Amino acid sequence: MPRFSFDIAATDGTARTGRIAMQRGEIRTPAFMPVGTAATVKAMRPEEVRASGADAILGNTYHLMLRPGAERVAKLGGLHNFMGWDRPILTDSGGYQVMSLSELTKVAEEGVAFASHLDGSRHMLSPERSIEVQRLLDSDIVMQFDQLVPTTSTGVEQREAMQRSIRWAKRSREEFDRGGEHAERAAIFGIQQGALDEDMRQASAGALIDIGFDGYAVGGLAVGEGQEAMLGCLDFAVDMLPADKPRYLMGVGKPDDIVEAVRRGIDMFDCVLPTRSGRTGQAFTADGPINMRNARFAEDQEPIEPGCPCSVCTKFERAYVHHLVKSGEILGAMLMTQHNLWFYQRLVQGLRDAISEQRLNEFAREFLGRYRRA
RNA sequence: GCGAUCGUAGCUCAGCUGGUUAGAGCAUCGGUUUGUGGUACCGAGGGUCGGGGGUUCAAGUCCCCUCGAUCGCC
Repeated sequence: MPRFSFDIAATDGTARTGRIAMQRGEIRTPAFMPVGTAATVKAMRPEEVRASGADAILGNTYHLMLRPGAERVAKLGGLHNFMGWDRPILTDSGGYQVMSLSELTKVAEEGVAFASHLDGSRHMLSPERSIEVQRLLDSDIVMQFDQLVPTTSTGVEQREAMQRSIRWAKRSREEFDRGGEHAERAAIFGIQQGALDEDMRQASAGALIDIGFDGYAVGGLAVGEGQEAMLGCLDFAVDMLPADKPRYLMGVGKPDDIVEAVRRGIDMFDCVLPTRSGRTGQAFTADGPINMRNARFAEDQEPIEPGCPCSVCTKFERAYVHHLVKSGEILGAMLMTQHNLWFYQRLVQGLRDAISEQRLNEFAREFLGRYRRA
């Protein structure tokens, strides 16, 4: 088995479909990776995640290093063994969480000192430590440690964070290469930063390519800038990344974001929306998202999404799911999450098929027309 | 039957010695959530202050009657 390979089977415009082959399995692209932050795709058993069509999931350096601890996971045989998922796992480096979750962060060239959101305990995350944690987890796709800044930051702050992310990318790559056996079976991705600025995106991409990575992520988007701005950025940012490597848009997104990003050449996605929304009452359907808490579903005997082949829609009615969600029942979160994961996987399968058959534009027009009509 | 305490939003209650348009939490109705804190946040509707009478410039608040609840005592 190869350590890591990416084969493009077909293209349609700037969109591509293909597969990433790794020792723990292959990832069909465009791919959607459900988020399993704390060694669990919340409310789902691993076999249910797999049954939805997911080829890989995302795990999280920040959360797992705080609890249960990376060394403990390593002692227990690695993250795959620990959580019962034997296919590829991509691990986020913690750069995003340090910005979004922890308090009292102090960013220096060495790394980031922060206080845990769980108990306030003090920790340090550097490129070296982030990669080490990901190695202890036995991650398949390791992400470089990067620095994000809020959308409200100034151009100077954005540039400094982008340049620091480049230096951290180099250190991440070097630490990864020191990983011995792990480096021989895992892959590492760099992360392009630069906010919405074309020159900064170019500088970031160029530097990452010089360092050399197995895949390249577009980072720092979907953080409040709005869809129009994000797509405008992708219009120039994606093409700066090597065409023969996977391109991963981090943290995105809504179904229509994914369709638009695939059209612009993105191959991989992760997002909390299908799982988090599942827990908070929002269900995705071809006719747009619906809030299952709404009173209009109280006696609705249709499935969540008419025509959906998932095991939730073939068995349960909206009225029942509405009741479960409103009652805060655990099963409500489970059923909603399962449906949403199926919806996302059916979407990327539809995109893969459409690209293979050179009809992506029709697919996109049809999907978006129906999805956004709501 | 007598005495005490209490009746304010669907529920639990706050409204100091009378003083703008009677509030809160929960519930209800709706919205937001993009490299996850089973969350959090935003907005809306909802009241003859148990009922009646009186005092006063002004009553949820004071007085009288009445209805109801809870507790205690014959």
